[in-house]
Amino acid sequence: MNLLGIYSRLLGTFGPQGWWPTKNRFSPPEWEVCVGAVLTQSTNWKNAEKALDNLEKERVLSPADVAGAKDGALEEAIRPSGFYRQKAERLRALAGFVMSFGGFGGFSEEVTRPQLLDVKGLGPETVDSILLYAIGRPVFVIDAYTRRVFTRTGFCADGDYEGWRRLFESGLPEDAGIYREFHALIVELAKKFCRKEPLCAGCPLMSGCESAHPRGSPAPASMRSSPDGEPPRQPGGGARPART
DNA sequence: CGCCAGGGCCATA
DNA sequence: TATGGCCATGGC
Repeated sequence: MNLLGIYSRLLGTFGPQGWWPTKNRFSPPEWEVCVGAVLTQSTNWKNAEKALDNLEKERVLSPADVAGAKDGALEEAIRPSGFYRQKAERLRALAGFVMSFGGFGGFSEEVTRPQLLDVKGLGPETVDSILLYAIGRPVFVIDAYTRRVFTRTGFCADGDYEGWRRLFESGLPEDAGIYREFHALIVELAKKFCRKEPLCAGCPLMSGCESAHPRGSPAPASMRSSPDGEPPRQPGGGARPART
């Protein structure tokens, strides 16, 4: 089963996800995606959304609003998302960076991935989420869910962030719409079935999954070698390598 | 209740 | 290059 096969199987199971979940309340609306990408770093989306609600209440709706927020106001608004001092700093850095392009329009047309990666507090996943979901560039987002799902199935065993990203981008049409939908479907699969403690019963990827256990009980601890629950695996064995 | 979320930075070895 | 500590809150 190739990547497109997995994609269509997930799409058939879960249907279109319609990510990113924005509510058209920021200016521009795409700015909410950028803010959300920072707020959800290692944080439940529910908590990130509380912070977004607070920003709406406080009318901190644009990059300029973030840059001009009074001392401590930003921190208080985003407190529910956790790590709030760090995240306030990261949002200020991102807002200033966007404004250095003369606003979101210039930013979205001209910014490059390496430039975004140079912004302090923005790592590869946050940057790629912004590029894909806010700007519409065809960049595949790799997150912890993606690694877990595709390691467990045996599709890919290792590799750094760029290796994983190349694997997906080289195995799919260069299409931001497909990248968005696929990543969202992977998250849905990871939440419903491929959780930390896997619930394999009914999983749409069970047939062909290397670590599937048919009767639905969680795999025995002896099958899980890493803290993230991946099965033990031989170097170079079985799965497709991340790099060519 | 304790665990842990849609990461990333930094200090250390 | 690769671990480990750190950041912090609220859902479950």
